[in-house]
Amino acid sequence: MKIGELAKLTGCSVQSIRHYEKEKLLASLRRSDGNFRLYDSATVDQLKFIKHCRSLDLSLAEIRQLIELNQQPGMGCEDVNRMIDSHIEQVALRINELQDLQDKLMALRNSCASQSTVKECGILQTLSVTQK
Amino acid sequence: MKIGELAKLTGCSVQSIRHYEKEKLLASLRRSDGNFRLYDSATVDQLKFIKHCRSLDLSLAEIRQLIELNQQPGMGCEDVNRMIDSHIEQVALRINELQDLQDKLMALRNSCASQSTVKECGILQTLSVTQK
DNA sequence: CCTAAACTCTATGGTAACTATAGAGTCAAG
DNA sequence: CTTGACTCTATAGTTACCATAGAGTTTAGG
Repeated sequence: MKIGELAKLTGCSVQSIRHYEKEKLLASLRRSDGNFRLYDSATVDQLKFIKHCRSLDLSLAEIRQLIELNQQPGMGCEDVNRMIDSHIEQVALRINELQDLQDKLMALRNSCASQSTVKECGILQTLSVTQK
Repeated sequence: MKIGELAKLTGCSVQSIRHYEKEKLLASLRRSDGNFRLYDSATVDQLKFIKHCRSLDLSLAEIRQLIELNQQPGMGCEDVNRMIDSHIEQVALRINELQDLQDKLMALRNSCASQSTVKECGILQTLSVTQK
């Protein structure tokens, strides 16, 4: 199958697929006489794996690592566990940051009565005050 | 004062300051004979305003808009309020996304007993299964 | 006075994971 | 045999910077 069909089957864009190839996430592939990329059902699975990982916000570098690990079935999978653990940690951190941000933004929002002028706007005033 | 001192006073990097200037967030400025940027205390305040906004994750484009609004003191500040409101909304959305992600990552993590091999790794197996 | 260090300048490339575009080639149907 | 759909490569753009190169400026010390 050609790239357009693969894209439809997996829900990836054509460009994404070419991008994954450039980033070495898809194995080297065959080309047609006219230099079109040719794929089979194994690629569909590979791509779905990638998509699944991306939906978990794993980076392409991390995914590449997982693919490599996957090719060494006998090895321990501590590295996999570690990767997911550190990912969970990062997400938790980011959530905390955003929650802090949310609080600050709410406070800022409350500093302005809606019907004010720019000159009197509590938001702009607050933003102008030096903070720690 | 020159750019290095400004950077020290505000906690911005020298590159950031030059970047803000290129992005029209800092008013046009004087130069010394040797073509060095020269600043005064007003710039310190401007830059602190920008920094404060950035700490709230406002984009440079949004900050530019706020600065422009700030220069029209008589106008209503509904636009300011709207900007902050939509920002709060975006942050809330992102927090929800990340919390979903967190749940998925936890579930994934639980699918592998730590002492497994790559071949049996529940994480890799889960990632290989097609999901909705 | 001269030199070396510290500072500044502009311009460019890199980051992440794509999207969008241009300009060219390939293929299938009518 | 031409038109439209598809594909190819290469390049620029996104965001808010950081890092670097190569050059010029300023300042302090000997």
